[in-house]
Amino acid sequence: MASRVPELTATPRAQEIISSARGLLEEEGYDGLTMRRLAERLGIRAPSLYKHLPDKQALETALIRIGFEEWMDAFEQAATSEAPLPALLAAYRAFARDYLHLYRLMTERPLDRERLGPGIEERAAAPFATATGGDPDLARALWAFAHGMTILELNERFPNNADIDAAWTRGAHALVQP
Amino acid sequence: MASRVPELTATPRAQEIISSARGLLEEEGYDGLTMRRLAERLGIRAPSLYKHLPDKQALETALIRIGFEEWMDAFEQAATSEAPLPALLAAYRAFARDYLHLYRLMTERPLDRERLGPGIEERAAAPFATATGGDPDLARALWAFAHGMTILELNERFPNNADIDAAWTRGAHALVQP
DNA sequence: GTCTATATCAAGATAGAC
DNA sequence: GTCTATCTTGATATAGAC
Repeated sequence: MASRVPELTATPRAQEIISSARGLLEEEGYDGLTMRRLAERLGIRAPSLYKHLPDKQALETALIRIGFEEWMDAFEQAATSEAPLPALLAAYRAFARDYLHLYRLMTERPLDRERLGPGIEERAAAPFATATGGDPDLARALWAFAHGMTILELNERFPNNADIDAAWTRGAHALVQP
Repeated sequence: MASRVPELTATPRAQEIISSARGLLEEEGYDGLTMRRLAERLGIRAPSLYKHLPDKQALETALIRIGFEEWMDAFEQAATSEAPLPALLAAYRAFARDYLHLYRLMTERPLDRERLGPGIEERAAAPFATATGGDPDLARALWAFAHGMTILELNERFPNNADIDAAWTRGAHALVQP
């Protein structure tokens, strides 16, 4: 039976390639993630990659899937901590800061559910539902706030003198006060 | 003296081209906005475009600048209405819905301040400051919420049965209650 | 597992004629 | 203002040898 989670059953070499691709993505951004540059980084030629991966889309899907696994690990842990909301928002900021281009890849276009499997957006959003005690509207509002803060900061939309920490705190308190 | 706002002094033909580009962008998305397709849409050949525009970047800059002018018109008007907050958020949703790909072009990457002129991010954010009575942290939190809701909805990150209107209302009330 | 050679496509842009 | 012809670059991907 064929696996639905390719990267988990990928050959060691394929895993090396995916891992290298992740580094390339973070260092060069999405436009820098090309098969040629990836091969160069690995010290081989681009066509050799196709012996390990069917195409570039499979590579991107693997990266996105790994991203969501780490996302869910980090956020589920935060959402079930003693102070779920500050922990969740801190984890959210940290994730986007540490995996900047992966975060973009994961959020800036619709998910390919055919390849990623069903229900991934629900699973990604679940930590927010947990942290807000199961209120789905509030969970969505909180997630939107976190995503918006993240992206607007990343895209340098706030003035240089803006107190971004204060905006995070202000929004978080307003959204989750008792 | 050279103008700092090229599209305002552009020749009529250049304005036609920019206008056509805007239609192409909305119909085909950012990847569809190529010089070849733009020329095709205008019934001419691609090289002819370069008699009217220096390069593609100038075209994108013109589109973004026009977008911000309409953005500011719509949001400033809303921010000074009788019920500024619902009006502003409604205008925000309407703008993104009506100019979907232009909204993405305007928000999904850092602004080119060299070309757009200084202070554009402050001017774009100003309506939120007005609507929140001048509290900058709250204004940023509210903008982040609006942007996050917009993008997550656009990218189909909410489940099919999600009540997106309710999430907007919930977040707006939480952020701007007295 | 990697290589060379190559196919295919499409992008932005320029030169110079009309 | 538009054209044809062309340059340059760089992307994904395949075939088949080693």
